[in-house]
Amino acid sequence: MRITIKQIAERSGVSKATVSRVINNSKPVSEDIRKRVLQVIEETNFKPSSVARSLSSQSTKLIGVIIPDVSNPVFSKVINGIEEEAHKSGYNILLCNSCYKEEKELTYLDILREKEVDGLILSGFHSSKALEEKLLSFLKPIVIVGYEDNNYPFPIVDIDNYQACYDVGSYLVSIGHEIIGMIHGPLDDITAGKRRDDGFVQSLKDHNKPWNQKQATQGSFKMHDGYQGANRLMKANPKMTAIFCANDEMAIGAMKAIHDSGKRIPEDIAVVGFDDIDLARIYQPSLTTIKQPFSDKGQAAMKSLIHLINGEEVNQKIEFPYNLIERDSTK
Amino acid sequence: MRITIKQIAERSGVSKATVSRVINNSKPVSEDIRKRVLQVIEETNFKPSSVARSLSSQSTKLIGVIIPDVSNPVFSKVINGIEEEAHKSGYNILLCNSCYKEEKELTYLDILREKEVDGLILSGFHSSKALEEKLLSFLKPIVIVGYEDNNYPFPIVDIDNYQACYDVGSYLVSIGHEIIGMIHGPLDDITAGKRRDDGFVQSLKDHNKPWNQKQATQGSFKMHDGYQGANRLMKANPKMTAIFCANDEMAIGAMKAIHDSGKRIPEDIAVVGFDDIDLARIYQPSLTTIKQPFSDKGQAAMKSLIHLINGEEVNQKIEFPYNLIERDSTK
DNA sequence: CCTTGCAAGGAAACCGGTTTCCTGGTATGA
DNA sequence: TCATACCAGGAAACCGGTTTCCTTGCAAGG
Repeated sequence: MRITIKQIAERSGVSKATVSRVINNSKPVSEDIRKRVLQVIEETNFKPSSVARSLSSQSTKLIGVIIPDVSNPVFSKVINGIEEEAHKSGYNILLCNSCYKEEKELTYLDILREKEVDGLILSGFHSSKALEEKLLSFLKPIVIVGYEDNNYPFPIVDIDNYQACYDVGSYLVSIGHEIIGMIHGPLDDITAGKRRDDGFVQSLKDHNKPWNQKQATQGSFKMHDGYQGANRLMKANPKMTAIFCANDEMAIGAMKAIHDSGKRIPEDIAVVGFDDIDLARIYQPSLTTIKQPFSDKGQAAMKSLIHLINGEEVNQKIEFPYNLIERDSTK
Repeated sequence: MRITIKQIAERSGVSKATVSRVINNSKPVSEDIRKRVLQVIEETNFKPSSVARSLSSQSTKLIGVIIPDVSNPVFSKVINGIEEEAHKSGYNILLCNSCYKEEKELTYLDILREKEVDGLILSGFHSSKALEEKLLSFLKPIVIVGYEDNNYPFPIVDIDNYQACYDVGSYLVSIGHEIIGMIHGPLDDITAGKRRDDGFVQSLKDHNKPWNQKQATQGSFKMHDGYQGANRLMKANPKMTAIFCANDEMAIGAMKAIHDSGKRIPEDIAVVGFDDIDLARIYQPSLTTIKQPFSDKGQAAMKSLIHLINGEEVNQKIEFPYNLIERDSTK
């Protein structure tokens, strides 16, 4: 049986109220009583139930975090940042893995509302009417990580995906490429698919490089999509000398396809990825890519969320810097 | 303001008790009243507070999961399995990232006790006196994933690390290696360091292959440790033709070192890893390694935990099969 | 026709804390 | 010396559910 504040009160010969005051320092208590109570707490190894505490204080110190997949480094690193910041401030993380399924996202939103989390961080989700409705009626602060294309009234933490991809275009042109293909992500959902596409295409146009629909193909951010996408692009564009992929996984897949087709990287075809996951550095050839500060993004999101919970104002948009990391896949 | 069961009761013209019965189907309620109540719940979008519910039911449907680092695939895959199984049964995960710090493990144990989680899963932790004490007085069911070397009275889910490493030794001998080095993990803590070492060494001895202290070196499971370890081993054992690393990350580091020293893999030195993380398959050369079913381990741990929570008996040890995956780093 | 049994639903206690409100005792000022 | 202010500490209400226990109304049986 759990030890309760009532038992502590009895053993110390005081009231529940006094014990509560000692624990929380919420009202002065005479020194000898305080000592006596602390002694009993120590002896009994008493820990106040935060369930009971939450009920009366109306705050659970719980943060819901909804992501598609913890084992994807893009998201687990965000979680690292969230956890670090949350722990500092006494918040805990309720982890919700949606497995990229909209249904599970929706279920988790209901669960988190029942659990009365103090706030919510979302990263990577399907932007649907049903989801929007649930978010708008969630009644607790919400922060979004890495998803610019929306009109939600929630603060967003991200890099400038458009500009980053624009820079990739400029970079590839600057090192002499003329015909460049792109494997983009799904344009309708999850982490800035469309803005990456737009920035890159605009860049090529601004540099007066050819852009044709057959230079683009779509994948779902998986290695396999990159493999198949690269094969399609090579077939459709014999003179293509570079491929930009909307994330590193697809870029690795593309490199495999290029290698398998007997071409050299970067001499025949250069490749650029996006995210800078560990693999980008380790793979051979190492991958030129855009480095994002995932953990910092998580940390910033959590900081903003805490401010919101405390009723303070925060910036509606927090933009982090990115870097183009030049590696062997382009030089 | 949150909608409460009291408001639902008033709006439906019944008592709180009746509303509770409708929600939980805990006692028969006449059809017309049930309909009326459900209608009001629907209209108001009412969700019962699980904080209040937990207080009276003495069950939070929360599971604490303590791991060192979510962004390490070895642990995030275990979490995937845990989450999948937990979600099915209506449990949620409180994620605790210990950052490999004992202090944080201990703090989290206190927090989880206050939060009144229904159970606890641990994977990768420091086995200290203080931790043991807290675990033994935790009062809620506990399951451990991937740590054989302990005397805790908690069920353990793992593969047979000893036998797996024994098999690696036999395999390397069978393909003709005579002098084989090993980069092992810390022998005192976290995920089966010692048993991997023991199994491998015993295997070499049983096959009458030389084993000398200079054939072994230690790392902390990081790529960098593998790099340095391989360099030490190559210097100390000029005739060594294979290296076994206690995990894949160190194996990748070792391969880098071998490559940098101008030697070929596997012609000059073969390498075997342990875990089969994604990188093992993707890296070039691809890495021969022991494949562990991380997600299955997490799932099994969660299943056992639920049984324990329900007061049922479970096996004290659940052992999963492993596979030796032969890839380019040895053939 | 009266008693018994049963089922539906309400009142109130309970879970374990926090907080308000009140009391009684002491110090302060007139 | 008496009225006032202040302080520590207790009793009780409260947070929002669940559950026990009791009441009431109706049907069945003797």
